[in-house]
Amino acid sequence: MSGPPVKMSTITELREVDALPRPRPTIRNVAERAGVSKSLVSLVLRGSPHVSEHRRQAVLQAARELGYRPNAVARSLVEGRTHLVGALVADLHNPFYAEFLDGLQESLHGDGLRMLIGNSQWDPAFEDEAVAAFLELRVDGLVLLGIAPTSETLVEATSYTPTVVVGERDIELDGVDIVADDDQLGARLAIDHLVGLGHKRIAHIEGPRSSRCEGYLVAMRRHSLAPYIMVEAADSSEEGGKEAATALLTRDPRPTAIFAANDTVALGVLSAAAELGLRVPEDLSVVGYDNTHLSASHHISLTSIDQARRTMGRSAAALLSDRIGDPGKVARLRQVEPELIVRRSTGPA
Amino acid sequence: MSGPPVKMSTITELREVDALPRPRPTIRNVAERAGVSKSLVSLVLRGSPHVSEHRRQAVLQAARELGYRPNAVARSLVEGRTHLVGALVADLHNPFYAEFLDGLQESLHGDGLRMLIGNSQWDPAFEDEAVAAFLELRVDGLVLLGIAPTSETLVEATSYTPTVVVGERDIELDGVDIVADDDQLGARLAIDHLVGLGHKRIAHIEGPRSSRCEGYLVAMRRHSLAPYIMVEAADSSEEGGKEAATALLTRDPRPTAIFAANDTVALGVLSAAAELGLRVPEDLSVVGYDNTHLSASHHISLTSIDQARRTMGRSAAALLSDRIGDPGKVARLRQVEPELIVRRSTGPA
DNA sequence: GACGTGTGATTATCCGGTCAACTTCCGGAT
DNA sequence: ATCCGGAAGTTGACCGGATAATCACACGTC
Repeated sequence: MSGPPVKMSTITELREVDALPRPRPTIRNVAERAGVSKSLVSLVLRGSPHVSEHRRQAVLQAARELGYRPNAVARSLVEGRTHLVGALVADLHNPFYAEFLDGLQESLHGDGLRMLIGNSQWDPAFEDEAVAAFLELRVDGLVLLGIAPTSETLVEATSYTPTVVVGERDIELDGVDIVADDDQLGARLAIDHLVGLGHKRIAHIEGPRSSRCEGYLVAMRRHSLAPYIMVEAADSSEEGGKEAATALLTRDPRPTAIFAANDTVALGVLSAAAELGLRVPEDLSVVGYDNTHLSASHHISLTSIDQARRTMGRSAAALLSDRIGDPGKVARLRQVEPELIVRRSTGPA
Repeated sequence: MSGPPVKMSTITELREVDALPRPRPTIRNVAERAGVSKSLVSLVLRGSPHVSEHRRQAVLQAARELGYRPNAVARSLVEGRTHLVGALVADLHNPFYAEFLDGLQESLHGDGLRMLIGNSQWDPAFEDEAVAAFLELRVDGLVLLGIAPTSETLVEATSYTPTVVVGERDIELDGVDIVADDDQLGARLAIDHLVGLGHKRIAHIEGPRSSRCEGYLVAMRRHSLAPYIMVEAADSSEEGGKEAATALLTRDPRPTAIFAANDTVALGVLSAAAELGLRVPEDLSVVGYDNTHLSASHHISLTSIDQARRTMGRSAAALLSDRIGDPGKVARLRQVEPELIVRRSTGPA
């Protein structure tokens, strides 16, 4: 019944149950118990001022005694708003998203909005399905993380529901706000740091985000280091990073520093360096990007660029609340400043 | 308006918007356009067999043309079911939860249920609030991850809504199922592995989960290694692990293997070993628990116990669907078998 | 004593669906 | 000719709340 068969395991019955779950009390039950009309209950619960203290207390007490909880489904139906925001994430394992969501939730909460998380597992079919679910739930807003609204379903979604896209910057849709890390600035921070340490032969391993590479090129030129520019492309894996780094480090003269497109690739650089007998940071400085959990570990201690993920979450919340309040606003792009985190993988040239 | 002020960043206006979001079409609009009653639209959409092909096509076409999407809010209200399951997570950063959720979602999906994720950030106030939100949304089921239902709100929740608790095993509530890793078995796998490599002086660093320590004790005795039992307690941090390991490794004779309560603690053990000039695995074998992302990295490569997180997620889904179908079932405890992942931190004694 | 006036409470609708009950129509058995 | 049964559609009640419109009533006011 539920997915593929699970490896068998122990099942123990804990104890008998007698009472079936009771049905939830409704506003009507509260009204009866308090001896008033259901409208009055509604008024009390919504804090209307035109209710006598006497009745107010009676209603509140009845509600308390019954364990009444308002039915958000019914309320949403009549209000035409759910106060729900759907956040669609490509991959929950990525710590970037986890922290972003923390920031998002924190701020949404302040605006009386609730966050639902959907998880697409990088599968476009799941994306569409999750968004369809959000739309049917009539969420008030949508946040897309690592997902570009290209499919028909997604485009439709953005046209009916206020939407903020995070990470993907090449979106051209009416009324869709964008929050992104300022990749170029991040690359510049990395290069400035290395140049400050006296490095000149600074190579770059290019990943999927081309703006990081651009940032590298711009920064190198600004420091008049154009002759030392070295770029090698790699796919975003440790293996890819290792290959690219090996290629770079066997050149003559070899670079004294490598700025990798992201931390995973940087790990590959570290492996390559170890294999070639190069010490980090004495013989080679390495800078990553994303400041993942891994880079923070004592055993790796990788200098990296941190993407102010919480801040991005808060920005997304602000943009979204704003747009929910007034749809039909001009679409905005907010670039958030990243930060350099210096660790033990970088040192003087 | 949204949370604390955000560090400033670039805002760019992308382009003008003309069309305001239109209101969503309702079933009535579809009915009008197709020239039928709204009931018939409902019947078509729900796949009733008693509809002529002619009308069915007319309805489907009208729905398509209008971009109609059924309103789940309205449907839930009348059905008295939302087909929603709320998963409350203490911490999204923990990869355990992320992978568990993958398994959970996968299986729930097969049962026509949708997963909502709430995030309590380890704060009991947030827990209550998130659960309250789930209850008001009238979710059909609840999954609590790393959260024991002790507060009043949570107990109330379990009495109205089918609930599965994950990780915490000491729950005594009617009708609440439990899914947990079989810690004792996991400990046994670790010890068996080490004994198989010829180790005798196997120490344990105890963490918050006492059953892992029990498993260690039982396994050691089973191998008639009771005289070699050494246990040191530590809090669940790299620092704590380092201290405990240092204490163990400066004993004489020192242990040749350490089984740590979890991977974070095991990292501390590695640090301590490095500081004491002990090579891993030549001089010391180390086993962790949880098989976190870190332990898998080439740079660390820690032998660890993997908690079959996806499987646990699937189990939770199965238990929950089951209980949704028939509340008032006997409460069940499902212990899932963990697995040993051998890496480079263990070797012959 | 007739007439506003304002306060506290109720009544009646509505939200967008589902579904039971009812109507209509048609072919076939009696 | 009458009745029955089933298929195809429609009507209308209902889910649990919010809210506009209405109402009952006590309190001044002239």
